[in-house]
Amino acid sequence: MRPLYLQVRDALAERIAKGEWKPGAAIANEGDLAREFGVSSGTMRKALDLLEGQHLVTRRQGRGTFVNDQSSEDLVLRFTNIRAPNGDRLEGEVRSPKITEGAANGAECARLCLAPGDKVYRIGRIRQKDNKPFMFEGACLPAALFPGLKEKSTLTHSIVSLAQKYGILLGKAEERISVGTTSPDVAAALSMAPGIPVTVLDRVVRAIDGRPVEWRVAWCDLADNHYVALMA
Amino acid sequence: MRPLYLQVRDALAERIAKGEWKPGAAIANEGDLAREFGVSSGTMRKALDLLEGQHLVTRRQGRGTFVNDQSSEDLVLRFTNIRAPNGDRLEGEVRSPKITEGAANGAECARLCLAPGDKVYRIGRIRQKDNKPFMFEGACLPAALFPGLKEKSTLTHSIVSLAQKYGILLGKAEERISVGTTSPDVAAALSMAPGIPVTVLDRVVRAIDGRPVEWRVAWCDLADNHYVALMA
DNA sequence: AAGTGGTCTAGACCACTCA
DNA sequence: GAGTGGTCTAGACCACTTG
Repeated sequence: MRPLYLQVRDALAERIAKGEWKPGAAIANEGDLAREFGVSSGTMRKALDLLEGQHLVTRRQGRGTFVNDQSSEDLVLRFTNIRAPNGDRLEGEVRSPKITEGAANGAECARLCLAPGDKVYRIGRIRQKDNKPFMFEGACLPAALFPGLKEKSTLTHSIVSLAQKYGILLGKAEERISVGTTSPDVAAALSMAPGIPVTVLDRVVRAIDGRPVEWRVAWCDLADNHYVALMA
Repeated sequence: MRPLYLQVRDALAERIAKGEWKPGAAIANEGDLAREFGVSSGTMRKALDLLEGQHLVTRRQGRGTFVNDQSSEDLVLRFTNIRAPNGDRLEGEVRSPKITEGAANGAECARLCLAPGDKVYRIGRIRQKDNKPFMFEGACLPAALFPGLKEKSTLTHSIVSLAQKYGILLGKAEERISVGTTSPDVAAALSMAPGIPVTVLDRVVRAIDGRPVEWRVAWCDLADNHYVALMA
């Protein structure tokens, strides 16, 4: 039997994913929730602790428990590890975004755990700071998770807030960092010469249940900026 | 008042740090420990949960709670984010290690939170795999934390097991990744030409209480290998 | 003063491991 | 079957925030 506190956590998470509880709203207190679900307050507490660890709620003593807004700056920048010289996370502004739809190729199937023939959306964009491009990125998302993404004009450029719009709760991500050389496209996008070494960031973002949600490869020039990784 | 479970956790951690409980040994069961400390089993449990999250103990249902051996492969490689092409963490073999002692310079004082004049040990080493050097690193450690390190022949090349020997419990680390060019020394160590772009890993490892324990700067060639960062 | 989350208790019972 | 950690309960009391 699956532990009760996990079942309760998942039930609560689903309410948040479905928008039944809106971002920023307060949810009922522990006691009431416990009664509603027919569990003890200790069990409900453990479930809420887990939700907080997953960045889904914030609890403040004396005030209450609140649903997190995934489009808040802190959460949006959660997977943005590039930092400006001053140490701030560097999102930059997006230039010339492009989106296309198509069948996933071999690499995409492998990285996103898709079956051959599954549809994906591919997004290309350039990020710049002070009119100076520092990153060219290509993202690939399973079309099944983001129905109608191409047609929507709501295109946000953060996988975090995008996932919130589509009711997907994000979990962990892993990023592979290596060194490559500028292909002609990348060189053009970053105003560099072709064949120059650049840093390649290869990232997979997963949903709370482990399913891959986005595969992104970014080419960037780390001359001015740097990358920060934390280890627990 | 500091929560009881934190006080208990610290008391248990100290026993481990001091070697009162040896790595690999089983410790008393929750009930006995709770009685010994005069707390409820729930509180003792919470303290043990925290210790497990800090990689200090491992608990196995039906068997008991065991003190972790920090020199076990999993824990030693905790801060080793360079990976071989096959995905394994790449520690490599150490070649031509050198250790010196001296007063910390400005940068070292800043990164290690030392006062001017405090002594440090500086260790230089080359790491290679299959006789091919891939990383040149310079580490700097506060001498106060590692008394007599220079004289000891026990020089291990992992900060994790070294800390265990000196009764220091490690907590988090952060690594800054940027791109630099090979200085003459680095070029020689890595058998590369000078002035070539290399990846620079700048890492600070902290103790459980947040004090910096090691500042390491590593220059490496990511042509064959790559770096992996995880995001929660 | 009322309401919230945070701590703490003192159990019971379950799931697992091992002799 | 004995012993362990894992789950779950049903409270009490504390610390904090707000009206």
